[in-house]
Amino acid sequence: MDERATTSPDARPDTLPPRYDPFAVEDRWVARWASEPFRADPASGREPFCIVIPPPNVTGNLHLGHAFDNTIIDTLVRFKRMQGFEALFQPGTDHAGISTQVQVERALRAEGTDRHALGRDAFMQRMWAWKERYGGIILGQLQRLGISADWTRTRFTMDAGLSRAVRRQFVELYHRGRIYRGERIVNWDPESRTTLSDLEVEREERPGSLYTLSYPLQEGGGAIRIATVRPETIFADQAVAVHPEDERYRGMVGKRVRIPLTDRFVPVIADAAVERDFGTGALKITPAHDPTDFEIGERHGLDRPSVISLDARLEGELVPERFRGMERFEAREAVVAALRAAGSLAVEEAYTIPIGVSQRTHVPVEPILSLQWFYDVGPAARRVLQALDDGEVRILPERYAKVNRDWLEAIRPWNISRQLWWGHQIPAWYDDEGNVYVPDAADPYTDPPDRPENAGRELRQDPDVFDTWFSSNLWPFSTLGWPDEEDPFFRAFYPNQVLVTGYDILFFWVARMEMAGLELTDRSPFRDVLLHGLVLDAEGQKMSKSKGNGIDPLEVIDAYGADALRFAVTHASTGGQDVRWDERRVEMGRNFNNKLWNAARFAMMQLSAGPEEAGPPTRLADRWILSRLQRAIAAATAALEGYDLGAANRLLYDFVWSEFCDWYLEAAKPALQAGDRRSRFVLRTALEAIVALLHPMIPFITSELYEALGHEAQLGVTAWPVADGDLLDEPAERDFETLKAAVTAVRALRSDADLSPGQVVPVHLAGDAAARVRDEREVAEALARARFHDEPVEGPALTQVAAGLELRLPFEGLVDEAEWTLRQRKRLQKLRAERERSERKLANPRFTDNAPADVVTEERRRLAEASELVGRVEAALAQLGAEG
RNA sequence: AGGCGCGUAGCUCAGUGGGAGAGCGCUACAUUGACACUGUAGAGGUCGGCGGUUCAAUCCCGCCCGCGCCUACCA
Repeated sequence: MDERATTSPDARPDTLPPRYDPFAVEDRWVARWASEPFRADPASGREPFCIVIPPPNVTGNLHLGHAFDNTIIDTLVRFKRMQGFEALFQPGTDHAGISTQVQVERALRAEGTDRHALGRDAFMQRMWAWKERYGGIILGQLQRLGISADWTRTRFTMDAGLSRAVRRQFVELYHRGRIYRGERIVNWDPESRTTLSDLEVEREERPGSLYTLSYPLQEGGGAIRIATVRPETIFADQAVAVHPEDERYRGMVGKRVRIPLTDRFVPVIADAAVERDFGTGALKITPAHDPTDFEIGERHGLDRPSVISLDARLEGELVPERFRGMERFEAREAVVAALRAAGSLAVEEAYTIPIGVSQRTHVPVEPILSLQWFYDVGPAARRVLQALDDGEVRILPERYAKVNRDWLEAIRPWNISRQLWWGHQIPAWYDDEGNVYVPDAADPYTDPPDRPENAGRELRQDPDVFDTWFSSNLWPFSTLGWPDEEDPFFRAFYPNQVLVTGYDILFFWVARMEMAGLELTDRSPFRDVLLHGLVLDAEGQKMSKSKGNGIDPLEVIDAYGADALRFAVTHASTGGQDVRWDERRVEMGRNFNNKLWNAARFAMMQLSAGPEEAGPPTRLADRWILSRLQRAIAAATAALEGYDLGAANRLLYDFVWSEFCDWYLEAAKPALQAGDRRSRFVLRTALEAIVALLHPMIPFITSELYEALGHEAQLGVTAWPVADGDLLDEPAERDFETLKAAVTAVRALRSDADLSPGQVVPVHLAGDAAARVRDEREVAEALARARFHDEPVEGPALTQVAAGLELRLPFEGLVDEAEWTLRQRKRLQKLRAERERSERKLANPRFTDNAPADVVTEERRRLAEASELVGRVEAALAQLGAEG
């Protein structure tokens, strides 16, 4: 064996305070990781491991969602880096179109101006100034979480390179025919005055009324009744539709009816989209103000006049003058009143109206007919479905794969143009005749882009910008240099290995990245998608700005330290479940860090007392902890490789606190105090492994301790522990379990006898396993504060039993006999029940015939043990003259 | 309307086809050398309900009840 005497490390027991103070420690490492970031080298030849940050909004403030993403990502990245992967945590931010522009517009309004007064160029300068000022703040906040991003590679979705990527996407897909311009019903947000994609519209239910209106027939008298929740739109009606097989209206199809309050007549048409069972079974058709009506109108060649302005007011020749200019909801009241007065309102009933509201402004969205850019994502979606089938991409937890699939299968064209200024201006130009000019695929690399060739006509660029998600969908490759496919980072780190984010942006972001990656790079942008749950408040409500129930992670960090927060996040990160915020988890982390700190402090005191000697462990406690350590290493590694951070957290917590601190450190004290060099070596080995295993989850304290243990290199770049099968020691584990049982039994006796903790008590030790305890007499007696002897106790004694052990403490009148016998009787009851159950089970041939042999053997062992314990407890009670 | 998730100790949550666990809280005891952000010993659960499969169900299946979320063009 190599008798290497380790040089005494620079342990500083006097400088480590007994209570761990995370703040100074974390500040120091934050500064270090900012100035010397963990840089990834695409030329290292090591296996790559890359995760991109879900880019936070430039104006955003840190919230717990960010803390979740980034803690999970950083834990995985640090783990992989320690395992020897070339790990890249790619950071950056998102321009976040609407939300950022809204903030700056609000600031302008406070100055008494607006963007139109400023003009587009000046406004954009203001936007960029805002971005420069606030854009880095959130990344600085993330640095306090201790994430090991490569800060030299920070990207922004509106950087020149990433903007070129967006133009490349548009131009490429335009020329493939996937992107087109057309007039369709779109979601209009009258507040932010832009269109929205379907995903940006949230469904709500609001109390309202369902009105039954009477439309008189042009000839022959009579009327047809239709049901509507939007009577104010009747002026744009182009038809009344019924189901083609609806007997009630068979005779009416083809006739004309008059729209109430007007002199206009429209035809009754038949269309299968009409639901016979709803309302009257007849539907007014307003192609410009309802998506279904639009489709029916297309099928029947109807006109599509509009009567609602972009301000959501009634407008146009079709609207009777008295209603023109009225806001839509006021107009509804007024029109209903007029209809009632005209006798056209047949029924009004209370009705819950499903309504679409803007995700951003919460204002009801107005469906309007508008000329916009659309992306036909159907073919891309089918490629994603194929990639899912082929296993090219995995979505975890698996249940989300089905949700993702359902959404992709029912996907509809994506409206990608926005009437904003902050964003990527659409690289499409128009001449006076409305012809569209889009650059050739090779062109859009200049910045700003050159306008396309034209036949001497004046060209005007589309003033609109793209949906924010039309740039973030490129993030996994645009940050790595794409469209330059020769960029060494793109070559080395694309596709990414994992993507981590909350399930709430599965459709917004994940599915769209999948589509973009497959369409533009022919590959899934990542192998695994790891979705985590949302953070809920203590009442189980979703945290949101508007509800004001959010928790600021910086306040948590200020109170408990970032490691404590990271501990809480990893602890709670299991199976994609939502996480109800509970500060007690952070306290748990803080307490654990303190425990670790003090264990290390104790260890360093021991290590500073003298040299260590490498070699096989001889003492039971040393053999035991090394064996247990191998199991912990294997289990933690497996948990992290399976992305189960919660399991890794809990098993390491238990190992460190319940085994390393509670038993090993206590049991090792006699040897350490006797100056055993090999025990010192085991102590260092175990502590350093623990510090390494915990590092991905709690990097600050572990880095600090590793340095305090005398290491020059950063813990984050040292090797992940590997389990050594030769150190597994089952006899040591069995013997140590017996020792624990003996010690626990004596402690229970002491507690029953109400003895003072300092008092060393004589205990009679008997039973088959007693010899194992006697072999470790020194340790066992120290832990139990007892003196074991073999002479039987005369007279009454307190008795504790464990498998193979019986411990007896002379009664000496110290004990509350009644309470003790009560407790023993209770125990006896349980033991007898166990014995009986085992007997019954073993007497059942169906059990012994069908159950696996090892289960039956185990049951026999249990029966024997229960019988033994019943006998011993009965005897102990009998000795006191008490009956079972 | 469909889909998904959840229901385990007072609270917040792990967990497994073969005698239920953690943290906090609670009770009692302990305060000069690793740690009171601590230690030791305890108390405390018909694992939402009813059926089924199985030698065996908290775990698998079905139905029901309660809570939450997501999708959807019945005006």
